[in-house]
Amino acid sequence: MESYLAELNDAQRAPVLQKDGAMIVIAGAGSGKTRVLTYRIAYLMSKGVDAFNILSLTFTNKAAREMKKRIAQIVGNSEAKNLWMGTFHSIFAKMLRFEADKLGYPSNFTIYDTQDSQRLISAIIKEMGLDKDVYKYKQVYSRISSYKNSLVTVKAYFQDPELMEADAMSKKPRLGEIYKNYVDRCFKAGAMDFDDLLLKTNELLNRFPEVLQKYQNRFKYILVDEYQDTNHSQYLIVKALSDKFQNICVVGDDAQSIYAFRGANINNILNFQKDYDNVQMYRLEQNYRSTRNIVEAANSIIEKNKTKLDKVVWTANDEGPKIVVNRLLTDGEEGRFVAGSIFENRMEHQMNNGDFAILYRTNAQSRAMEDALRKKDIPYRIYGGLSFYQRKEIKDVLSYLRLVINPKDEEALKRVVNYPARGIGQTTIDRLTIAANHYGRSIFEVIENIDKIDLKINSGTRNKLTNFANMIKSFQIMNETADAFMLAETVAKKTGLLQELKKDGTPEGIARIENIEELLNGIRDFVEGQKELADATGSLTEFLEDVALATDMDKDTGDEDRVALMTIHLAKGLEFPYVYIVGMEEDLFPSAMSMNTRSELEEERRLFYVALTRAEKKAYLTYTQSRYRWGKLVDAEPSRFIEEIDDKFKDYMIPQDDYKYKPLIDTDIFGEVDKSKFRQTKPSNGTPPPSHKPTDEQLRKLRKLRPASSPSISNSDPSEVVKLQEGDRVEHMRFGKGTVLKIEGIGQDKKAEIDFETGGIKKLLLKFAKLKVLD
DNA sequence: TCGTGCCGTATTTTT
DNA sequence: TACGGCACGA
Repeated sequence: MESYLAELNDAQRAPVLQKDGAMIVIAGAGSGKTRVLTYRIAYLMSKGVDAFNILSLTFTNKAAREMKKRIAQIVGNSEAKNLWMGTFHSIFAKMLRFEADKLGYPSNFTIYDTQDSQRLISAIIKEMGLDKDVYKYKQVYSRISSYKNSLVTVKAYFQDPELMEADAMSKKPRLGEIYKNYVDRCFKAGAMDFDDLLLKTNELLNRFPEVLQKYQNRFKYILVDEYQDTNHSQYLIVKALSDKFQNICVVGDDAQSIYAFRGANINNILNFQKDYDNVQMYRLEQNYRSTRNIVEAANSIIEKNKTKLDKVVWTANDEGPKIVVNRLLTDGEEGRFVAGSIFENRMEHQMNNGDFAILYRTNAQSRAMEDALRKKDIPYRIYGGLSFYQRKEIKDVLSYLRLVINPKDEEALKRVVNYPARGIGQTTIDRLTIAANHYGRSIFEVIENIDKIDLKINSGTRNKLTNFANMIKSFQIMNETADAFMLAETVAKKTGLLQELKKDGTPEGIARIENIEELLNGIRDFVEGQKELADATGSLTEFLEDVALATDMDKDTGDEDRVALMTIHLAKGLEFPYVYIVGMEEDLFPSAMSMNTRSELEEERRLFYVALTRAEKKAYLTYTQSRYRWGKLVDAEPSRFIEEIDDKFKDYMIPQDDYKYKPLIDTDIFGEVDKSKFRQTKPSNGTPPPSHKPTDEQLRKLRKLRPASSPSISNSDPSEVVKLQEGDRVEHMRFGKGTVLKIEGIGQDKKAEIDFETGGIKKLLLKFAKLKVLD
């Protein structure tokens, strides 16, 4: 039974064996903290603690599922079932449903996602007649969100002159009113946004001592993973719940705190020892995941941060290969390099696709990677970005379902009341909204009573509205007997949604139908799966909650073997043998928006630390010299983070001494040319290949092709053919308005044709040359 | 009321 | 580039 303890090292075993009291585990990257958490729970249960009395907060629902599975293997399925394990949001959503009436909410309240919230805020700004260029809905949303996460309620806001002053200073004196209206509207719609799930939990525990006691007594043992990423609101919840027994175990790594932008407070972990009595601190410093090179390189980076706890991560693993740094011309070439490298590594080392990850700072960067992988027929999966449940057609179906559960749900109603089109236009919606605000009711209630209210809505439209309401009501009746799958299927058909897409006929329309079918299958699986769980009934409400709080990471993909593409944020907690960190450029990573203060820059650095420590065997860093941003090709500079890695841990594929040369050739137009002939890679003995300056003759030839005086040679003119020798490097500077092109030597005996066509290279110049191999 | 098409602007990261 | 908002015409 306790043989699992043998699987732990001494440092790991200590926190597992401390049954009671407050403790903090500082766990370096790859040091086995999940294992500690898992075994700690198993150990508690083996010592007679009821699963019912354990609350375990994880960062993703997937992590919770996996941990639960592992625990079930140790203590048995029936025991593990009763564990409360999940994200803050999902655990407390569950609690709030149970206690909703105390807060005046229906137990089947809707959870507004970011899009719902932003649409509502947008509508409110419009209704209030405010200038949308001053009150940008996204800014307003994030402002309100940060208020909520700091427990600044509307009331607290209006009592705090400093906050009001700050908003007035930023030319938004009416932000408080928007906040108030937003909160009122959410309440009237029976909806909570993401932040409400935490805020209202705090409210519940503060206002109702008997509720607090109930849950304090229930959760005798509390464990929190990724504690460095908790925000103030979450901090207070944990504090309140653990106050009575103080059996609290938090695990985290200050070096991996990367969510300050959404309110995470690194001080929660730095100050934990002050918050509880007799706090035991444990450190997990041995890294089992990565090679020594990677671990030490990561250390050399994080050293540059000032705000951190003392900790030395080390490993007994092999040294491993150095980190490969490569510079590419454009993001397109970057993609091709990564795809090619994955292909080679896969062959050479007998790896699977799933052993590779491509990590980037922003979601927009995924496109170039996708294109390259697709061309090479390498299967991949993108995590994050627009999730499945946020797609339009899916949200449409879900909106109908949301209305069935909670007809007051304003955002769902506005979304589908006229989709598919039933002749209910914006004017009608506006009038309904005004009436709803006036009577303090939901729009649905106004529609139900449309004949009793004097609205300037003609009888034809009134009929359409009544029909719509009746349709929703018929679904509600059906929901009493049918399961979620049957209902969803009926909704998709009866509302005309499917038909609308079918008549569309375009490939996109067909893809949308398939998506809806996938959703229906998902609902069916859910209904069947839920029957096995102890604390679930398979109801539509539960499904919608799952969906609202599901992240892309949670969706299991089956067992397909695919390269993973994701942002670094999403990669936290994961590991891969081969990791490619792309877009290592100033202004992109570190992001231009995060370089204003030291703490922002330090968070970017921690982000890089997280990225690098995902790698087990080998890491690649790539950057480009020019990248498409805002639809234009702009200059890029290598990220300072590359430089911050000690030289002895990295290998440049391209000589750094001639960085001023900017080869501008997009390699894919070379067709079948042997790449090794012109893409110079660093030889293994470490000597950089000699660089070649262009000869005058070569320069002359190039200039002749496109004299400075005529910057617009059309691509219908094949121009001339230039002969180049292997190793040739031709540079052509300052024609037109700026640096133009440089050709690195291409293969022996190959002729190249210079083919001018539009495109943008460098910010100064919009025409550039592409090379084509002729024979 | 609805559909189309153009223009202007936006891009950090997510529960 | 890519999407959303807006104006215009049917």
